Amino acid sequence: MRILLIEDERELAEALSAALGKHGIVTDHTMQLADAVELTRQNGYDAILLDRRLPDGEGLSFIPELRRTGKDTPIIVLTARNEPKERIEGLDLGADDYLGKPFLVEELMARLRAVLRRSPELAELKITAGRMVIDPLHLSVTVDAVPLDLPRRELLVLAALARRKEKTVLRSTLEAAVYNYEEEIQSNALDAHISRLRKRLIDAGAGVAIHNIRGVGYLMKEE
Amino acid sequence: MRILLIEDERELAEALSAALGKHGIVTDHTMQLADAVELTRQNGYDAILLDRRLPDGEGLSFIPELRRTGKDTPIIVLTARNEPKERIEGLDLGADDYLGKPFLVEELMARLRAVLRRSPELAELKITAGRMVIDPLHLSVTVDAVPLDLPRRELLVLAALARRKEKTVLRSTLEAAVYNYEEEIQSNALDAHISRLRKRLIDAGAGVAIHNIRGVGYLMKEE
DNA sequence: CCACAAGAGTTGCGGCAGCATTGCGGAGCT
DNA sequence: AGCTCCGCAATGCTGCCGCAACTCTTGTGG
Repeated sequence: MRILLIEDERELAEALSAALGKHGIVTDHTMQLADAVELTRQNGYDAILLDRRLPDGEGLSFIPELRRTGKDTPIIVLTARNEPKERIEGLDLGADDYLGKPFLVEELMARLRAVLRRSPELAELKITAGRMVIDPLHLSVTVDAVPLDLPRRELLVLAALARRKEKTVLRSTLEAAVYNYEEEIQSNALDAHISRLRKRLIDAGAGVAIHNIRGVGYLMKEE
Repeated sequence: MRILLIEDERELAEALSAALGKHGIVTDHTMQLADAVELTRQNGYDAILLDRRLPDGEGLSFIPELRRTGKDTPIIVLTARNEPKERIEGLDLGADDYLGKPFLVEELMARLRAVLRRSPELAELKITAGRMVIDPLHLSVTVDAVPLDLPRRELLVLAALARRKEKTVLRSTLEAAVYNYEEEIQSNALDAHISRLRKRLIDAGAGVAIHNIRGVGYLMKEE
């Protein structure tokens, strides 16, 4: 799960990013509208959190701009401008939800879940692979209904592979599923995750195997 | 157990909230209809207590509004308008019960229990886990039929975990089960509850264990 | 078919974030 | 007053995970 946060208050952005991270959500952050379109073009987010007052303009203007590129990514507007009239304005422009500041992170999470539930692409609320069932929204994995607890990062790798099982997943795609562009890694951390994950999957009898496609990425196969 | 109280008399609201709290019910409170729909969307209450005379309108109008969103949460109307004709009006609009002010808290509790008993979602009137039987409506726990008395908050944590035994429960879900949105906690109070609860469960030989899922939440397993 | 290089796999280490435990003191109940 | 509950914070502990060293695998060219 990956979202884009468009917000110019650095402190709020960092707090949000940390909080979302604990729910297994990877957050990319930009402070400017100018970058936002570019980012959505490259990355394909599951949702977008949008501030209204931004240094380079009114955030709402981003909504039609995004829709024009054919994307219907859910958008939640976060703003201090919370009069009924302003809410209506935002929703009519195509926002999926509208949340006044200040807000509780838990409220945001709940709304995010609600919005994603409606989104058809993520009807994969449960992913099954081999004997596993993965619930990425609640961060849980079971093997034959027995819960299997995995470290967060390994779980993210697993989910990314299982979501596209039987297909190769680019190495870069996997990295994107686990790290945002601020957390750079300069080692084989991903390989290490894969290695440890494989071991755990065997121990648990998960009924899947992770194959390597040299120079390209990885591939999950059911057995 | 979590309910929403829609009531504009602050004093009554606080008294009720306190009284319900002693019965292990977490109460969210709003004085306005305007917020109520919003709150139900995020929180999924087990029941709603509704006043008729509210600053922004007739409380009853909330009932069809809620039903239209597909929720059939039980609603109890609390009001000074207690003529037979008014009662009928309320019930016909879809309220599950109608209680004239003033009333005894005990009567309210009894009606609440009655209403909840009918609710299919809470057919889990008794939760069993290991050697325990938990009755969240009457706030009791027994181990092999021997009563075990637990502090209120620990009991709430226990019930929340037992209700979803063998599954991970998000940390935030547990917090929501124990605290309403006005009581914020800025410490590891939850961890402390877990710790003390664990000790008591061992002493009592409850036949369950609470495991931690690092960065995610907790998980109750039977032994 | 061998040599070699580059990518992939494995594993121990260490820093650190999140968790567990517990004493303290205020608040509320009897 | 004496009790329990429970939030708070100090302390110690655990395990995640980035890192890097080293080995193993695979593909290529001679």
